[in-house]
Amino acid sequence: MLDPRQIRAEPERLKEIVRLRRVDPRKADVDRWLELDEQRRRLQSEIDNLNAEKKQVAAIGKSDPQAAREKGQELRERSREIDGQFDEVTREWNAILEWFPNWIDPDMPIGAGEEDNVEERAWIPVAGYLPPEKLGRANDSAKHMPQTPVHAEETEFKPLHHTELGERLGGIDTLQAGKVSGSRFAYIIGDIAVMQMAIQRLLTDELLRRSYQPIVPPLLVRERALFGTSHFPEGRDQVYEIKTDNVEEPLPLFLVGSSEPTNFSYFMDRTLDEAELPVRLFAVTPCFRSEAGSWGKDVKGIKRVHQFDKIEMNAVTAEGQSAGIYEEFREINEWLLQQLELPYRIVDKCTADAGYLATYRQRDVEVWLSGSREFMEVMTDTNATEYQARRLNIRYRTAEGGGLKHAHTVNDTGVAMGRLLIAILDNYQQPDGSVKVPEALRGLVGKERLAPKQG
RNA sequence: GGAGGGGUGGCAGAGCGGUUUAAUGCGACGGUCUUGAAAACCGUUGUGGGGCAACUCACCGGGGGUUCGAAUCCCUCCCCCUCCGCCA
Repeated sequence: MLDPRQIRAEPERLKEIVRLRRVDPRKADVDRWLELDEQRRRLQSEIDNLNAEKKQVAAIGKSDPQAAREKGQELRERSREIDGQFDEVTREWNAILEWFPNWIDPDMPIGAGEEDNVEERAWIPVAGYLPPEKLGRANDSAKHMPQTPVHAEETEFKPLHHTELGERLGGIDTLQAGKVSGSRFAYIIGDIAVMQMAIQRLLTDELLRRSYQPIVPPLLVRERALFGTSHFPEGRDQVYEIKTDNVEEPLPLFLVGSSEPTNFSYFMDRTLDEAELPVRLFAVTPCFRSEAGSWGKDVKGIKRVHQFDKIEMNAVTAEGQSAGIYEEFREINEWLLQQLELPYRIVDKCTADAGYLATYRQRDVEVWLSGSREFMEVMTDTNATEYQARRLNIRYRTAEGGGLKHAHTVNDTGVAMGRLLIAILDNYQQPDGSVKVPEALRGLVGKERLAPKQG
């Protein structure tokens, strides 16, 4: 949500952003909004005047009720009419306001689609960071990434797709899951499940070491939580809505697609002290996504599933702190992938591809699948500045002067489990179909290598 | 699933149809006093909208209604608490 005063001050800049961010201009109609805004303010002052009159009449009524009655009834009629107009105007005013995207970072790359995303950096095990001249836009760095599984003992073999590796190792079963739950579900069993637990442990230990607060949030939430983070109204079809017949209250509940909405909603309608900011949190939760619109895409394996486990990192910050946290999250992302010795790149998302409305700046971290020779998104780091905090009404009292300000929110994927498992299977696969266990996980997994099941 | 009680300013807590929208206490902030502090005393102390401003309007869990007039009466929803039942 934007500050209406700032929209009035800079309508042309907002129009430009609506265009750049590819928001539907019929929904985010700045001119129409300005028109309604003017009407609304006019009606508001009419209401104010009527109320002032009503007060006077009521005061007369104290001593002479009969005299007040007639005038009062007339005023009531008129204010009903104007209230009605005001409500109607406000409804449309709000509906448009909800579709305005956040202001953007002046340094956000301008572009028409993902081909215009800018590569910030790329890293390869042992070799380290690619020199800047090998980075570019779109997939420019791909040709400089390893072309065979990086951790394989030999290079002369045909790498397998993660689905096949997972099946051979007896650790990923999408067939049986299909019977039980339908397409895009999976059972993860045995050693691969242990590997997931080990990844979780690796990262949670690091986050605890950094004094991040763990939180176990509700996963079924009301509409306001999803609206607050701007997953609604845009992404309404991306979440599952629970049928209301068998829930206690008649309000609809939604399964979260990420713990971000529910974590930030922990602070909804609260006023924090500047001294306690930034608050850094992480949650380990399942995530549920309908994947409407991508049915038929990535149907193999566990790359795109309806349910997956994720560690989410969130921060509620003061005004000047969000940019720093945005970098801190990136550092943690890099730390994890370097621990696991997985090649990756970081992409600065351009205006047309920068996620939901709340985005002020956004980057993706993409693992390089050296077996499949493609990048795969595993983390998304987003600075939403005060956009979400306005919707959720999260404020803080400033240290000096005691004024109130909206907090900033920053969110990042700590790790998307399924996809990280894919990355490990792909990059650590061996010619015989076995998969080495990344060094950093060996202690917890208790094995150096996962072997295919016989037969 | 059943029965009952309750939601008022940062907190506690009065008000239950008309002493401008909220008593009183605590806390917080400023001041007096003091070498300093405490105590005492004096003053200030909610949020949001509109306006350059003086100012003005709204808000007593949310929404709707009755009334000249609602924190106060009615309806409805939400939330919290207590007891019974069921349950990992």
